[in-house]
Amino acid sequence: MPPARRSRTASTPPPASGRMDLPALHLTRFLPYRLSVLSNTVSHTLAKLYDKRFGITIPEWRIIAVLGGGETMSAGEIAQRTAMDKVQVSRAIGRMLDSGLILRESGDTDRRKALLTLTPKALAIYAEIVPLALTYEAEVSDALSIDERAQLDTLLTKLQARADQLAVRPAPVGAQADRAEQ
Amino acid sequence: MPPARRSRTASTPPPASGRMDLPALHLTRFLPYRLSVLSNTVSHTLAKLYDKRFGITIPEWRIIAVLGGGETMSAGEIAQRTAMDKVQVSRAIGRMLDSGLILRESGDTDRRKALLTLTPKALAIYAEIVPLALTYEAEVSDALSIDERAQLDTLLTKLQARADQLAVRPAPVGAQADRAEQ
DNA sequence: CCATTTTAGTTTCGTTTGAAACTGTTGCAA
DNA sequence: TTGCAACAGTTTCAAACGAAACTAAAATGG
Repeated sequence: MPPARRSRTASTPPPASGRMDLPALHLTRFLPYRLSVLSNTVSHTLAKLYDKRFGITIPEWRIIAVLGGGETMSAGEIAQRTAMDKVQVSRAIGRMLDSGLILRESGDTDRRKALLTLTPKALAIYAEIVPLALTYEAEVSDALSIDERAQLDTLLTKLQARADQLAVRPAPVGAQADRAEQ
Repeated sequence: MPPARRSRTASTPPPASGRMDLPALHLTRFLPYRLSVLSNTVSHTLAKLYDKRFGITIPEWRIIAVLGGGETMSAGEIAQRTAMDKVQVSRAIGRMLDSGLILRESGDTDRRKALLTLTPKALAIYAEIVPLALTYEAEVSDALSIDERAQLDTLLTKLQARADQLAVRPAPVGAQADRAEQ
């Protein structure tokens, strides 16, 4: 592991006077911070949109997104496909059962796995929400040229792979599976 | 396992004629989702590191990061610099007061503003945590070539600017301020 | 001046979260 | 079989969150 010295570039305010000079750290140049702020900005905007328009949360949206084709799958499978953990999925499903968005029937071969399907009501939401989501995505992407969008794709893929390697936990559920098959 | 879904290639909303054949949405290609997963992976890893090593949270880390030079500033200023909202800052400061990481003295010219400074204990943490944080960042960035890192910088800046424009709320506190002055 | 508005920061309230414990089911092995 | 580990999903509990209400101190302005 390299010492991670950091080049002190233009925008760096002078370090406090008497102190030993440490490697500089400016949040606004710190990748994890930047990712977090960007992701929060985007997610927050989308969350408001989803909530206002359809009364659903992001986890619920993700579930709708993966079941939107009308397929049936178990909670565990949903967890993999959405990169959410099973608790989060379980709770979202609970809410969706309450609001009549999802249908649960216990599997006959394995009664631990419940088969989950969207109701027509949820499918209707899916039909409306997908264009909305894609429109928002397009509006954000419009900040980039075509080339840049391709770059972004590459960069995000590489970064995610590396972040997964470095992650303490087993690996954001379905790391390879997810990205390999789609 | 799941029935393969008819997939359309791009993020371009094709004409949804009739009922079938909606624009396809695959989470794993959906930018907001990808950003969220990446950011969560990274943040989660860092959060564990910070907690295990120093017993602090990400909000506390951010405060330490901006006060680490030994400067003194008000809670509001911290909020701007860290892109956190005042509630989050207030709470983090509360915890840091309890754990002896921060010093609060009421300003003499304006008694609403409290002047906040890191204690030596926190400065010691700062000195240790910065190299750690930068090392982690470097490890992630190592997934990219030098060129790609420059690209990433550009892309993130453009995306953040656009996301801010599209955001419903006033704008992630200090959007310009933050990025303009540093 | 006093009344009003704005600003700084805190508190409250209801929700959401994550980790760990728990329930029920299946698979495996002696 | 029975006994136990592994698995699917849920619940619990304490911490953390966001929005809005609140307190206190300055600024405004009539």
